[in-house]
Amino acid sequence: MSLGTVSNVLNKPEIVAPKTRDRVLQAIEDLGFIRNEAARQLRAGRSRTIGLVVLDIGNPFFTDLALGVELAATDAGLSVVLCNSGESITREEHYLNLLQEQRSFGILITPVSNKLTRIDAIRRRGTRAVLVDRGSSGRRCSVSVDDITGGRLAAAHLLDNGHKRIAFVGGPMGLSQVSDRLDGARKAAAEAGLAEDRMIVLETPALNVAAGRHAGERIAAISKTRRPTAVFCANDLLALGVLQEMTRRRVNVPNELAIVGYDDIEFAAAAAVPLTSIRQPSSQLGDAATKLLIEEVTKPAEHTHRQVVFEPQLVVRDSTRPP
Amino acid sequence: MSLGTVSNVLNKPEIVAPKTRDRVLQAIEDLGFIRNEAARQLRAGRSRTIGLVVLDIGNPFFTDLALGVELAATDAGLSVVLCNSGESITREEHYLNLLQEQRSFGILITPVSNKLTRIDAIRRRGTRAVLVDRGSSGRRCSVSVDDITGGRLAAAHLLDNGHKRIAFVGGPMGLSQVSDRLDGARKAAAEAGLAEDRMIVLETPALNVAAGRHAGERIAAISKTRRPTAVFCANDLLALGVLQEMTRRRVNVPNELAIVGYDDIEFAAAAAVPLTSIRQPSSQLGDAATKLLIEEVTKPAEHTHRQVVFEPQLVVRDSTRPP
DNA sequence: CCCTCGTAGTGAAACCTTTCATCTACCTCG
DNA sequence: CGAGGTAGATGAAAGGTTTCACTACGAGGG
Repeated sequence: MSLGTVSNVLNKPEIVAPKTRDRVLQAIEDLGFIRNEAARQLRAGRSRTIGLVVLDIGNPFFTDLALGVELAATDAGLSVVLCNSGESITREEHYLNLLQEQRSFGILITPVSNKLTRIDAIRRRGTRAVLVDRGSSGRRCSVSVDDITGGRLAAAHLLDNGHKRIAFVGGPMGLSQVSDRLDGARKAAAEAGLAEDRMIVLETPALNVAAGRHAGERIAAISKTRRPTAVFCANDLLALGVLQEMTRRRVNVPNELAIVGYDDIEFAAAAAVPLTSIRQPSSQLGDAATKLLIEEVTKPAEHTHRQVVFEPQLVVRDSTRPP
Repeated sequence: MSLGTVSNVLNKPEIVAPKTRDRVLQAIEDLGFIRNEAARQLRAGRSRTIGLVVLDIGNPFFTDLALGVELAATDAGLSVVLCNSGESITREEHYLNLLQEQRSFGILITPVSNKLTRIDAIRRRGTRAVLVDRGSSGRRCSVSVDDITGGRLAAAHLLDNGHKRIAFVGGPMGLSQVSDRLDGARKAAAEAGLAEDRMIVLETPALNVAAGRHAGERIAAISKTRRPTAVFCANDLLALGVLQEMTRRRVNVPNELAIVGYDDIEFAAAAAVPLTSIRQPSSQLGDAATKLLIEEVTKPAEHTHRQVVFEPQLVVRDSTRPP
């Protein structure tokens, strides 16, 4: 029995005679043989695993996104390694090295930094990469949601409700998601004839609940006459943090402070005061990015870089609803 | 320049002369050499990646656990593949095959089924596995939280508050976490002299928010005189679902229905009515399991199977607090 | 001055799969 | 009955790393 035949049984069963095939399958069963993926990879020069690098695995937005990626990958016979950069450049770097050493099928990444030189270098070395939740110029593929529109929707909603002093909570500003959402909000303010400096910006070190609570403290510390009447948070985790802090201090939401979040995670609707938020098609984002990556890797000839942009959607709930 | 020397520079730099070492490192830099992990694995017979198989990556309990695993793994120079079985035996099976083909360093798994034959078979074939969030007999390593005590704590708390009609919401019963928590609750009821059949059991198909909402509908459908005055949910996602449904139907929590969750996820405290819950040391669970696995794999001689059990802790919040 | 020892580096084998050119045996048709 | 054709099986090479037995060389001791 030749090794080549065994390989054919496993990979192209149709070219081997049925009775030989059965004999081989029987032997595999009897011996408890399990093929060695490392050797396959070595031979193929590329693995069957997609690397997905996200900013924060504790953020349900990214787990939803990962779900979409996983589904699309499994459909194509690929698997997914989930890497959590935790918004740290060092950790992102670490994972990118790892994925290169593993000769990943390709990389889906929400980059920590604005500088994409590192990613371009990787692409030049042969590992394909698609940006997720982050736009790009024509030199790469990307799948994102229009964050400027999202920011504008959020701020316009608050302005429509008569708010004049609006705060933006988010950071670090190096994340384009954050700066784009702020830009959108500023645009809405300008369109409504509001002076630029009327928008207070509270920059946070991260996009999580703890940072939100801290921002909440800072807002509460502002004297009541100058305190903003509404905040727009760069994501729902921040918004939940701000909300928690307001509840603790008995600041009424939405009467004393209206809150808009971003992402519309499942828990936004279940919050102490159900959160108004900007919905993003998170799992579709993952699905589209995965398909783009697979196309780029498997059909490099006919592939042209594309920038898919989804539209965000305002979901109004009690946190901004005037009584 | 021999290949063996290059290998030594990368793996045991101290045994190669400094000037040769620098020459090699320079060449690596110039050529943009990236070592091939597949070849290393093939040679080593084992990969440097731990497989972590969880029930539901959308459940923050498991992302916290994964965080603990990732930290401990990174410390030991290992990486983690996160696999989401989604409580499906088929998908669990699929991932277990994948991890075996990849000759994983080892597997950390919260199994879907009570039957551990599959996992024992894998262990016999040489891939080590540690059970997470799930106890075990002495034949394997496991790291878990005492779910019987947890269930008892939850139910005892409700009984202390004077509740006589208590419902348990959770499922599928095949998950030992669910059945153990129910057993604990029943013990508490028995200790309080409550008849067995006074505990209504609503079995759910999964442990997520949607299943919780559905269970909420079923509870609300019970006539007010016979309706339970309190529910104990097998996890926080279910509890949030029940709570959402009650809010929608204007059933007051905790006055008309008290709710206890389980896991104490971050969002439990931020819920419409902050949830009483049973706290588990989720990331410690991951950390301990990873260390146990590493010991089992790297020091098989001196390793003896251990069953680490953590203690759960009751956290009281408004969802059970009498006004 | 020669022998021994130790350090630094070498080269080949092994890990397991896939691929492809080659070969065999059998069947068909003239 | 023989030539040609084909389906099916074979064997060797390649892929990159690590390991280990081995060599070469220089220094120090007798």
